[in-house]
Amino acid sequence: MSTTLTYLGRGIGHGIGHGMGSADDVTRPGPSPVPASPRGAEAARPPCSSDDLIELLFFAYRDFVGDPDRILAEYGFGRAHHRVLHFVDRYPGLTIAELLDILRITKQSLNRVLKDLIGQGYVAQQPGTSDRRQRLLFCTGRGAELAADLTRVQARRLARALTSPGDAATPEGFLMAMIEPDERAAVRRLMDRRGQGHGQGAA
Amino acid sequence: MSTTLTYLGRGIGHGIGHGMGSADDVTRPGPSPVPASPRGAEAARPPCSSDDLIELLFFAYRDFVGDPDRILAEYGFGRAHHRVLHFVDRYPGLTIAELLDILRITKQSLNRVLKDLIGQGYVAQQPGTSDRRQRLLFCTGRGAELAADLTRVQARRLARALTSPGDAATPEGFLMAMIEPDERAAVRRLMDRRGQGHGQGAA
DNA sequence: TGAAATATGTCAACGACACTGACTTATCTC
DNA sequence: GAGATAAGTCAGTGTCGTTGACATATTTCA
Repeated sequence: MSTTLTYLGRGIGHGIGHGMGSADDVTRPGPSPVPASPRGAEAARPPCSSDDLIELLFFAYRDFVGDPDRILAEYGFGRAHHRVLHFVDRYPGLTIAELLDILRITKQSLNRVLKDLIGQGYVAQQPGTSDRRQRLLFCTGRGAELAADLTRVQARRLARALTSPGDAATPEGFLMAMIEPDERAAVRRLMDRRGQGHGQGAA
Repeated sequence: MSTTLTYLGRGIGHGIGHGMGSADDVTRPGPSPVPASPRGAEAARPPCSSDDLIELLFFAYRDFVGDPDRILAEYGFGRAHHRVLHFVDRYPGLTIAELLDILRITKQSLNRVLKDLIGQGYVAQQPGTSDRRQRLLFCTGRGAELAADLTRVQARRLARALTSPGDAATPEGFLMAMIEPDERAAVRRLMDRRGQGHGQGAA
């Protein structure tokens, strides 16, 4: 999700393996219907497929991370800073190694953002007590404040989606409720287009 | 999530506005308990807070996009290619403008990956019928195949999580089930650390 | 005690994927 | 024919991930 199925760049090789078919047939194999509705949840209206959920997850996640993004931008921070701040705030005394294990990034990447957060007084370090090689991480008051702000907007969206009327019980209802209200109509319009002759409508 | 709260880089200003407190107090304000368990879902065991869900969403999303990442790497593609391929596959005849609106990226960014996909025969273009300025996008057979492969792994994880025994009914149960099985224990161990004196344990 | 392992930090280079700004080319609309 | 619109492109930049190599404390162990 623009976030888009989100993405976070990944190391990527460079082999175009698996190529096997010709390349000019502009057709759709028609298969891939993927066993629709995995569970017995096909009670109500539209039988929501796994495919639909994947897509809704894309849109929901996009808006979910969009909230904090706006706040972070005011501070000159990015998502990487958010992640670090979040975990340090929630688990005070976290070591570098633990943080690396949680985030699954290299220490070079971590250090870049951690340096910003420490340099600007959002995070503080403290040598480990039993092992002085370690650097235990803590949020300063200012850091905890920012972390709380970021958590607040995400928790709000989550809470609204969980308490939304009616269909919050189904996965698709929950995900739709996570999407920014103004954009739900557009998403519904898009998804309704499935199967029908390509309507190539509006913009 | 490596993938992280996912990821997508964002344009960022550069003002450190809002600074207001001193910066050396290594304390935690203790507040931010955020109204735990929003809904009446506090039936069973641990009263899962919004904060916990935010964190679980991080881990779940990380693993959710990790599956396709591995496949994409074999083709020399990244997440940006995945997103384009996914939407073109699902909505054949999509125009550039529509795709830009869905992905929320600039046309320069879109063009970079679209050029790869078209050049390697995964996507084909076709001038619009009513408006020949448009370029309608379609997957080739090869493109549809790759899209199906990518959807398959994500749908599988989703289906497993939705049909997982017991707690798949609660949001936290569902999210935990979305996490790679091997890593659930580590996540539980981490989250159990909340509140308790910082255990700074293992790695 | 001294060698090896561990925890952290850092320099340098690079890749993926966003962004802005400016400009071109078709094509459609009025 | 003028102006708007759909798309493509060149050039530069920024965030955040990567690899590889190396430096520095500190702990552990033979």
